[in-house]
Amino acid sequence: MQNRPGRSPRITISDVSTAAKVSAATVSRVLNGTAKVDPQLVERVHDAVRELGYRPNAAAQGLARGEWGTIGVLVPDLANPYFPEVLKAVSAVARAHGRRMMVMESDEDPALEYELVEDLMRCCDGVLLCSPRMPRAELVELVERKHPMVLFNRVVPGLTAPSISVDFVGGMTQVCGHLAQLGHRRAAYLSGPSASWANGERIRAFEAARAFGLEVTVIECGATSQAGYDAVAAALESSVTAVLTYNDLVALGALSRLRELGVGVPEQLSVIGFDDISLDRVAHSNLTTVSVPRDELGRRAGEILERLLVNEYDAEPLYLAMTLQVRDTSGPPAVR
Amino acid sequence: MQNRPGRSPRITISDVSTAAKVSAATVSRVLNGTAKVDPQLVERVHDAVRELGYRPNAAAQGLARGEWGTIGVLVPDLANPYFPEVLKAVSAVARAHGRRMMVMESDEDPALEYELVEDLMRCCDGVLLCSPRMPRAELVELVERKHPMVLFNRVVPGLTAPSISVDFVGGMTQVCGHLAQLGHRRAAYLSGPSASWANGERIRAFEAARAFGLEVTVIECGATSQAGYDAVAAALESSVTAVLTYNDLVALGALSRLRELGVGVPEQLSVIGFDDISLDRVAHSNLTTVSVPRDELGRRAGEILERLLVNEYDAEPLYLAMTLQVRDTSGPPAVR
DNA sequence: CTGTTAGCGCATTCAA
DNA sequence: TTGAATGCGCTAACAG
Repeated sequence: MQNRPGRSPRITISDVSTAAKVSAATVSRVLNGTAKVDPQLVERVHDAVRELGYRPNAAAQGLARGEWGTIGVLVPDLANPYFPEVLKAVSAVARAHGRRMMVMESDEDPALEYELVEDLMRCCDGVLLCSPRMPRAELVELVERKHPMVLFNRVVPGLTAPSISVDFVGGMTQVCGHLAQLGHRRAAYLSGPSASWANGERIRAFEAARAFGLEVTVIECGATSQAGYDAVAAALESSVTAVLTYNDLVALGALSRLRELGVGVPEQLSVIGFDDISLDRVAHSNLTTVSVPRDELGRRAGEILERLLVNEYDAEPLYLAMTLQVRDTSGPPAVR
Repeated sequence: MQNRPGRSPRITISDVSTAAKVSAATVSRVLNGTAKVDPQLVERVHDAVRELGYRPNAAAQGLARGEWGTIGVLVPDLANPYFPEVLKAVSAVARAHGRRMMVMESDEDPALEYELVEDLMRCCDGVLLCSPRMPRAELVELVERKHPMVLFNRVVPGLTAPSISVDFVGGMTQVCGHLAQLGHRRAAYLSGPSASWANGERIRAFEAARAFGLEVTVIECGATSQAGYDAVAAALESSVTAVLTYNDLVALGALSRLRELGVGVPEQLSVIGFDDISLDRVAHSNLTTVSVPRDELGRRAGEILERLLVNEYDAEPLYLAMTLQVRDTSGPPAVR
């Protein structure tokens, strides 16, 4: 940014203005289209800009305009195949509004998460926060900073920040309904991180399921395919005819283990995923699962944030519906 | 950033200085540890900061210091499982140097890529560029901006920017050696995008392989598992005993197809991946492959960039070695 | 050790 | 329409 040995000197707006023989104000006006400028001057400015290779300094612009031209997104884990598609959509919305998207990753670390959000608030017009585990109190603190922020993939009641999420309860309810209709009576759920809001939502669906005659036992597991692989043993012990999972990764892990054990899917055991990540295509597992409209999620989240940035507040939490994808890993229960 | 209806007024350093009854300079010194300050004042400042909830404005800091405190990373596709691990490492290095990492994605679009790099240069101290396809000429243009930048995952001879990459030639050579030692004579290579530098590097290894008695036929394929799935047919036609791939994704796709076709791996056909992405663990395929030291790649890349930022220029391109991972999908050729 | 002063580069008043 | 002046919030150089 400043001159340093070995680096070309910073060209500023005043370099351009001298070269074009106009005032800096005019250069600014030409570049931003803020006001009408004599075509002749416009051309002179453009020429100068091109020849000097001038690029406006974003910090100076930000300071002067009081806007960054940037939105920030914080996700817990970039390696989670759930996010890229969402991020792509957010980015597209941001670009459409002349903003760039900056993404940071908290590495599933709540402390770091807090710090990074603060950081993002210092250098973005608004932030999109995906924070499954941050304690409510901290979330409240953050929201009270009154910095434009939207919560994403989590709904915290009573928070004065818009939120958009997925109807996980509905999704899992569909899964249960599917199984019940196939005739299943007992299933096991390979649970995700217990502190995770999203996991709690999934579990909430099991109450209703009971009313329809499906009993679901919760088994501690985790969020990775390895966890799913390992949890198969416990699931088999419980004499169930179907296994529900926290996400597709877990399901894929379980599937691998079942294949090794020679347990037929879905003849002997139905396995159902959650999220419908495209990894599934890689593994060619044809997993029955429920899908999240990730693209829409990102798009809507971006739009809510943009609206917030022009002071239109979406008070109502938005829940997107999931869609059941019946494929090859679910079927009628084994006859015993 | 500026006052807007519904948002709390921006608290500035001067708010703090009045509250603490010191000068703004002192506040700055306390916050940045730039100079010794009377402990009493230090405390007053800290109190004021806490009570007001003051956060320094990053744009103003950037402008005043001539530094952003941010490094930018551009990757072609966040959905590529290759990157997250690299990004994590880069981020860690950046944090260790008091900088935050900002990542952008070009969506494999060369035009967008160029634009985004320019964007990053406007708001980052330095940029890490992973750009497999950008034409050399544009790369040169970008580099000539004299903005600190390091090329990553690609080496362009004669470019005055440091670069770090992986010894793809060496990696593929190891693969070929492994096969040759097993007794293979003819193999097929499922090629990645032909414009990709990394793909060219892999192919370069086949010349040496010929000297060792292994003939490799290149088959157009792509970079996705679907491409691998589809390319199996062509590979089988060519009467080879082994299939090499552009990356693990392709190999996983091929594996799925081979399983469907009932072709025994490795009894009838050996399949070897490239990159050793962890997805492989998800699919539990136990793929023989060569691994990229992704963590080291990110770390070294970050360090080179940091060094560049303090004007230490690494002229020599750095190549990291790959490691052969012999697992279950490679074996002696089928006896015919 | 501390306060005062002067920019950083730009957008935006206000006059002309 | 255009230019000159002002300020965004902060750090750094300079005095004291």
